[in-house]
Amino acid sequence: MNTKNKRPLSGCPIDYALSVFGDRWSLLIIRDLAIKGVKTYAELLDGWEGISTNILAQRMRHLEGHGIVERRKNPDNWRSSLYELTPKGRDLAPLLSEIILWGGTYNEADAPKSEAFNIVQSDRGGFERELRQTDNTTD
Amino acid sequence: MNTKNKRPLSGCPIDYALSVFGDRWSLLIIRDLAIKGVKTYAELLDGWEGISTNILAQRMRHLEGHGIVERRKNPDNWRSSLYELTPKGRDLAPLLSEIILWGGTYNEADAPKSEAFNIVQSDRGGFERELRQTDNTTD
DNA sequence: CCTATCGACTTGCGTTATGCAAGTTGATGG
DNA sequence: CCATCAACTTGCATAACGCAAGTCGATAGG
Repeated sequence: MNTKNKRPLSGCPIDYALSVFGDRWSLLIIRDLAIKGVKTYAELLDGWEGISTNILAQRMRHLEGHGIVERRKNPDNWRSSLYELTPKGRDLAPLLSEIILWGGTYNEADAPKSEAFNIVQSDRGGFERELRQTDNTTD
Repeated sequence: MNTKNKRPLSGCPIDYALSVFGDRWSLLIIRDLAIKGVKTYAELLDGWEGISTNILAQRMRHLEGHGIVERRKNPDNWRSSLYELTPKGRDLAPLLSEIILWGGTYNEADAPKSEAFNIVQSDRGGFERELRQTDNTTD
């Protein structure tokens, strides 16, 4: 994940992209923020996959440093921060679609296709448009 | 990267996809195979990014185990193996396009946009069609 | 006041992954 | 019969990750 950027990047866009989110967790965090719109640290913590808190903290710092997420104070709760995707982060929507389509096609573990797969397959444009909106807290 | 699949997968297609190629190297290997069509171990080794041989070996085993790449003997050289993408691997073409577009848009390190970015941007369909062909050794 | 609590972390420590260098294997060319 | 080449494996050091527990500061309850 190149937090310390040990290896110089090659200049290839893929190499750059992987230096930003090429690890086991970043895209899952981005997925959660894309779908939910805005989340607190605690909400991100208890996603299905169960990221541990130290990893989440450093991943959020990394993503914030790369301009993928933004942190701000929660006006309703003094002690809570809110995280949300920046435009740069929201521009990952088509990438998320493709991953969902590919993963949904080839993952045999869950016989019944995931909801995400069905949504993206039936209305990819709508899915991406929704993800691009800042206030898609349909929850 | 979940080689040992320590954590059970969530069923989310993204989680599955990341269990297959969610690390710093897999997509770079897949990129090289997609663009070059077929490569030997040695050719993969001296890509621009400089993967180390032990990592390459275990990544190829992992990708082969997940049905992304196939290994076969080189008919021209008894001691060399040839690696190429399976259909499942070639189906990652649209994902590669999206990564290239995103990475090319936001990577400020290389001011002159990478060739890959220009190609995908001007003719994404052609790019993906080419990647999907088995014998695209235009080299 | 005094203590418990909640949200967002940090710290410690053990395990896994990655990076670097060197060694292995086995057919062939010289 | 020795060096070479392609595709690895092995050893060892560092970085990343996973789990459990601790910190900190404002507030709500007693």
